Amino acid sequence: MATIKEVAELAGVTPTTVSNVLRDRGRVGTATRERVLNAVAAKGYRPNLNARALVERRAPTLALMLGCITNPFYPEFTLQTNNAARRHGRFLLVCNTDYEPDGGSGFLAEVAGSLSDGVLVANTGSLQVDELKSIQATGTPVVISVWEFPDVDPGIPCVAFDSHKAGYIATDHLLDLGHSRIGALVGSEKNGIHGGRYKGFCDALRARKVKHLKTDARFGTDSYQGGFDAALDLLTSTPDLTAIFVSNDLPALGALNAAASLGFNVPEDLSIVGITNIELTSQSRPALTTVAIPTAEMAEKSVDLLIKLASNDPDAPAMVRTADPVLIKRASTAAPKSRATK
Amino acid sequence: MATIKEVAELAGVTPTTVSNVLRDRGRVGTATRERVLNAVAAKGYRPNLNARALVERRAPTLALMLGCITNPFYPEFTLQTNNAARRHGRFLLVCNTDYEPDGGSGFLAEVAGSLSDGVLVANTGSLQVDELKSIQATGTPVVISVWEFPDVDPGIPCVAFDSHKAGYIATDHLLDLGHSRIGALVGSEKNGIHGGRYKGFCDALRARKVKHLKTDARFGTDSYQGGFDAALDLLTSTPDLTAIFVSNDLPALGALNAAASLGFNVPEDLSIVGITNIELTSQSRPALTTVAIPTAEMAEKSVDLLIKLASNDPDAPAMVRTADPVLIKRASTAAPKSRATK
DNA sequence: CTGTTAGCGCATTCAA
DNA sequence: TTGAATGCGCTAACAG
Repeated sequence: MATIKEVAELAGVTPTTVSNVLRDRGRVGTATRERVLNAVAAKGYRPNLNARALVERRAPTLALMLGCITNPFYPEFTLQTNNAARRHGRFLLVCNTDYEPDGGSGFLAEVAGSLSDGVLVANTGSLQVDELKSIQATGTPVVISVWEFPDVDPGIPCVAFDSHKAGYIATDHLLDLGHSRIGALVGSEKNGIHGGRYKGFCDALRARKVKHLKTDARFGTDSYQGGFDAALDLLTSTPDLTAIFVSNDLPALGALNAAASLGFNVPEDLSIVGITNIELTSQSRPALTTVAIPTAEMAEKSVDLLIKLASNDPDAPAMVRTADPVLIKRASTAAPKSRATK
Repeated sequence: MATIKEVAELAGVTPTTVSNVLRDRGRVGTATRERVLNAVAAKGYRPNLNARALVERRAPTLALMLGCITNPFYPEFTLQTNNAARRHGRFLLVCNTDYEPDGGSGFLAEVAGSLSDGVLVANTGSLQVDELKSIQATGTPVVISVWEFPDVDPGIPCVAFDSHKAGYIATDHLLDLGHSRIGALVGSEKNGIHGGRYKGFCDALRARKVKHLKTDARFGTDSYQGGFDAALDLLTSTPDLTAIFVSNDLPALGALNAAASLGFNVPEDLSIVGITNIELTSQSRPALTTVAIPTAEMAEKSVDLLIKLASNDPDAPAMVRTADPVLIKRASTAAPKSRATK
């Protein structure tokens, strides 16, 4: 690689001038500028981003922490984050924490120190907030990109969507269709990451005075297989359900296939609704009704917030709220048969 | 952030000693070592990776170029690549080229110069080989991670799998089941990226003296929707096909749903086989029979090769070949009905 | 075993 | 409008 010095020599100027030309700082005569540009082209010169980062005390990359890029939500989120980062001239360092022996703490510490100008956290699962705070304390800004609880301040700058409302909307949709015996598949502990979504479900039922039996809920893992297994279990033990609320799309897709494998016709025999609106929901058979979360908005706002923090903008908010979730009506929900034939 | 100098002062040693302790270079007394470690902990010190990269003339990151992380193959490949990179102590910079105004060339140039120690290219679609060569010429090693043609040297170090054999195996499977009227959905031009797979298809048919009509093939785009649309078209105009060979899983999944929407029962009325074995193939209904490509192996070997090149290992090969593709028999293929009822 | 010196490639003073 | 000096934080080479 050519260095700035070589280019400067070829152009008959000093490195300072080359640097000024390359960064459009003005203060350079047209003729000189021309000469420099030619020299740059001739040498195929590219500035060394590490050296620049070192002297500017800011890195050109942002780090995105996520559990595993393999979970379909993440690629979509990563793409949006990447694009937002690119708009700010940054690169994105993608950090899978799931396969790190220490759950990602070391990862975080290494990356946060110098490689990246800030850290976006998409998974609050494995990474503890305390850990994030200690990173923050070293001077590297941290933003929680996907925070489910707009009413709870995690103590770290975050972008929050209303998970309670998402659960509520999904459930309201089922109630509107006339369902009254609705099961719930939750991709976490009751008070875990999907706790807000589940609470929205419960509150929607309560608002219509529909009873929710403990036995109609399953708490498990947020995965396709998790949803599949839980649905198998739920539908086997409670076959008279006419609808299932699932706290996330991926397990909802699992539930969809589990239902089919048990001989249920979706949506005739059983309605299923998810949350998130990942791409796959429009590729399933039937396409999955879901409640869309503002993924792109979260990604953008996260990056914006992180950039603000990185530049010590004093009015960087502690929490940014997104637009409300919205129902995406597709083909996996319909009125219950019992009612239609009544 | 604390600097090495501060730590050194606190420990009463020089930066060199701190550096040596942190990198386990030996040459340090136990007592000193202890003092340094304490000072490091006390200050919460983390080495500045940029500074280190600058002086060591090697970056801690590897760049992975791909079209769009949203294509389900990429997350899986990215994960494997990431894990391999981590084993070498590197971080992974993920570069989506699809949304770059220049198709990724600038991206590549910036990243390759200094931010990363080498570039892995998973998409040979948009990026031209010439461009890769010019990057390589600047001294940054480049590896094509997913090369389809083991018999063709792209002129860049690469990891190749036998795409022809993949197509051949998929087709042989259909022939073995007794199909003789087989359609083809190809996710590229005839001589494009999936050309090897298609040639494998043709050669398998020819080997059994089964005729392949031009009208039974469609060349299009490598996407879910592409497969869906092409299958719709193909099945509408040629409903007497009993099987379809699809050059990639994603369009195969589209074809699966297109077939269902036309009232075909898969596999009773129609068999469908794909190539790659992405995770989704086991989550479709029916699960998709496919020919597995050694994704993890390619990722690992790519990283290994890149690392070799980065360290100027003289016996880094120009091409690494992977194990052969292997048939994954699932539920989307069966003997043709006509034959069963004959 | 530990310290000293030098410099990686660049941007930022300040001087001319 | 341009140049010279300085140092970002770290490691390498050598000296002691």
